Amino acid sequence: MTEIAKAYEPHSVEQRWYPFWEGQGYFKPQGDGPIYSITIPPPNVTGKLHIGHALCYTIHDVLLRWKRMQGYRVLCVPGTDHAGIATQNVVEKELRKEGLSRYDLGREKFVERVWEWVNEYGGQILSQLRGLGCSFDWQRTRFTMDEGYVKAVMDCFVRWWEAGLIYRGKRVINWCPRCATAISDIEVEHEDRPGKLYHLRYPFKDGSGYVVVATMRPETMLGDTAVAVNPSDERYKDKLGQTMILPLVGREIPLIADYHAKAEFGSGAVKITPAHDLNDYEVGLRHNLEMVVIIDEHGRMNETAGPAYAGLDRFAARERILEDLEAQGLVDRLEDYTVPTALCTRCHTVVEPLLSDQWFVKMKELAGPAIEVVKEGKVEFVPERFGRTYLDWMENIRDWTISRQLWWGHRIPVWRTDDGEYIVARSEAEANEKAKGRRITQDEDVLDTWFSSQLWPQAVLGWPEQTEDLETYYPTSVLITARDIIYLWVARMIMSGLYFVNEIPFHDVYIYATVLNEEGKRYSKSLGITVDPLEVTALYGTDALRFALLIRTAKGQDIRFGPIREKRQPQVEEARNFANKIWNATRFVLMNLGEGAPVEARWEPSTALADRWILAELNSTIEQVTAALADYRLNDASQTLYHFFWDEFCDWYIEFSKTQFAAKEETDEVRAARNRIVYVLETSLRLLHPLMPFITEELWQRLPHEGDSIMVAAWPQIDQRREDREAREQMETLIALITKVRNIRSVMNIPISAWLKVYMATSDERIKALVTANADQFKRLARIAEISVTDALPALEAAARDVVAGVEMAVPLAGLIDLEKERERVNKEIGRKENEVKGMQARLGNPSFVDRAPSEVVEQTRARHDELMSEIAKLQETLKALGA
RNA sequence: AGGCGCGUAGCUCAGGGGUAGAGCACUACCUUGACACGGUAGGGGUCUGGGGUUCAAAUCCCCACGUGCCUACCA
Repeated sequence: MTEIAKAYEPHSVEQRWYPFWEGQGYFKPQGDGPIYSITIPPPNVTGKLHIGHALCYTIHDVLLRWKRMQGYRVLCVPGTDHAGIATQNVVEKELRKEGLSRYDLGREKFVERVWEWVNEYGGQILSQLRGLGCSFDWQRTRFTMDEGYVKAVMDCFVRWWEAGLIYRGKRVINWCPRCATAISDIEVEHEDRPGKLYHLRYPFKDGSGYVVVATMRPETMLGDTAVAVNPSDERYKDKLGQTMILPLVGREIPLIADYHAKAEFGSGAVKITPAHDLNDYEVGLRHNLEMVVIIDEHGRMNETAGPAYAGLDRFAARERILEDLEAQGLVDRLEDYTVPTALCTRCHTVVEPLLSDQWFVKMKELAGPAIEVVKEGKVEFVPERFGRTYLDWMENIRDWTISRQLWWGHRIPVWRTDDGEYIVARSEAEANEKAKGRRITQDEDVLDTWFSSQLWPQAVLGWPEQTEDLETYYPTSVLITARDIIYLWVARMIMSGLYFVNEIPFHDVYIYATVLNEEGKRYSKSLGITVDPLEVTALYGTDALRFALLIRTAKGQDIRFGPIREKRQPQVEEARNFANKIWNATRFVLMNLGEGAPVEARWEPSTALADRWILAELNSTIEQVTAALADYRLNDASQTLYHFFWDEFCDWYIEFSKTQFAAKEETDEVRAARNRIVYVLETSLRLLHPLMPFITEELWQRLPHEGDSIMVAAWPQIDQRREDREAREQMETLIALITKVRNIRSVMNIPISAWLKVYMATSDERIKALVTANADQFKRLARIAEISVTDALPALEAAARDVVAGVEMAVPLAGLIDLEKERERVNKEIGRKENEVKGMQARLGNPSFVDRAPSEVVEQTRARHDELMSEIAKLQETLKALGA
């Protein structure tokens, strides 16, 4: 017999099995079963594993391992995203340490520098995923800027251009002055900040007074080209069309009527700055107003703002302008105000709405079919409610700004000829050809990073080539992702998949739980204090982290997950303890396999109660776990296995059959018992493997088994013939009886060394037979020397008495009994039962309950009531005998 | 402002029309030949509040309060 460590030590085990699996080629599609395929959400190349990733990719691995065991031909393609702004920012930060900016290097050198960085650190997160046990096909690893992928992106752009879906337009877009690029609506976050509402006076040209307008951003007044009031606003009826003189600037601006102005707000008049506000821009379009740009791409006032302000930062300009207006008596009043502020998600700089030239994709046409497939259920969201979230957004979709003023990313494949024509081509050579000798220059901008990732499922399988992989594995089975990128990513993949491959990219979209900190808030990089999954696994092992996360992923509900404190993380500790339990149960079995004929993992038919019971329980565990996994209820699967393994298998089955399978002499009986326990254990390990791959492989290899690895062993099957209601009921009774004896011992402080006698009385022959047949186990587990089962209890002095499952029990306690304590115990028992009876009597006494409730329920209630009443009567006799 | 969640034992959370479950923490006993990362027994909850539907509500519906997320927008 080999020596087995007393406690599970995860680290050496984990290091041993991962290379073995990979070396065996198990991560690649095997066999010719039905297809199960996933393309992972590509983490950013800037990414380091955080706890949310750990959950996301663990879920991937659970499903992959499970399907593989079920005989599917499983493929999972991993990869990374070049992550435009995020990566550029990281490299710029590196440069800053050297006292350089990207402009010092120039575009070409800078991009080279980013590539160096990507080559060095880009794969980091993927190798961290190996540590989590992820069984992905690493040889198919892709990057959103690798050679083939670039082709896909170019192809997409060109085809959309040719279809008229891409256009260039002037728009007020969200501009981050720090990143110096346009950002999309969904890359903007909103925050309420304390600020002021400034009421300013705009004088009429004819000297007939002034109009008061309110603004949160007075510096934009330099770009005003009108003041608007609501058409129905009586106050201004006769002033409409009049001209005002814009203070400080002197420009003449009209008073116009537009629904954008709300009569209830302030004075009802609103200043219009078409070039620096989205709504004002639309008002400007409607009224054909001049669009005056006064702020540049770095957030500074430009030349147009006038010599007094040009070059000033927008916030400094605000102060100066206020002073100047104040000096002219044009500040009506200030008001404290909560200012909704738009911030750049990446760097938290205040976003500046800016009028600029950008590339757009028309979304309406693309959205139509993508709405349909979700409505028809061809693409299914789990949990369902996220489907509604998706539809809400899709039905109100706006055009997508795809150009970014960055250097890192897919350069927009548009060239401009000197005479101003746009040439769109898949490569520079093709563009030159199309230019027919004219000089061309490529657009400076790159594409939004989501423009490339929208193609992910098809592109990683080879699209736009019609590859075998694309043919075989597309559409994929499921997309597992976070809810904050349903719009950014999920929706766009559905649209592009339908457009280019004419087929949905995935059947299911499983939105997994968001991992929150202890206060129930999102972990965010800017706030710091995250849990490092690697620190957790270093402390408790990978399987423990996986299990701790999985048992908490209920129906997309958020998970609260605290940091490690004083080298402890209680949630993972619970899972580690479970791993240790699995380890020790197996260790115990292995220590008792004997020396004779080899033991096998084989169920030997048995009529013994515990055997019938554990087989039935195992069977229903298989059923429940399989159903839970199929339904993405990973917490149910985890909980069911936890309960089965610990409470049923360890606490009762092993305890029950201990003496038998651990016997010294090797009879056929003993060997059969060993086969049975190994069978249950080995099956349990297979059920646990998708959740806890390492420990299960290690133990499985040590147990009698067939095959090379648990990873490719078959998923357990249910067998209806193993259902055994009678065994379950009887076991329940037996457990109740044993527990009652233990309870009496415990409450009466009976030392463990005292082997008692117990009398039981019942008229139920089946219970008599049950106790007799299991007398050995009963005695051992309740520490009883002798059991007597009769029709009626004999007269006993100084005994503790109780009644459970209709069985009267008496435990003689001569010399041990404390009458006071026993009275207390019995009284409490009576109280408990009376409490239950009270509710039942109320119901049974209510005619409408008896009439209207289902007869089963009424009968059940009546039966339970009668049983309780007779039990109470018996306990009251006991009490009397105790001299109460 | 709208949408979507959540509010159950001291803590973290399952459950979900027939008067409540787990883990941790707590109390008592136990180093009994797998495991103290363990065993046995126990204490602890009017399931946020108020209405309604029902024979029956923690569970379904409405309202309120608290809390979180998403979206939109606000001179």
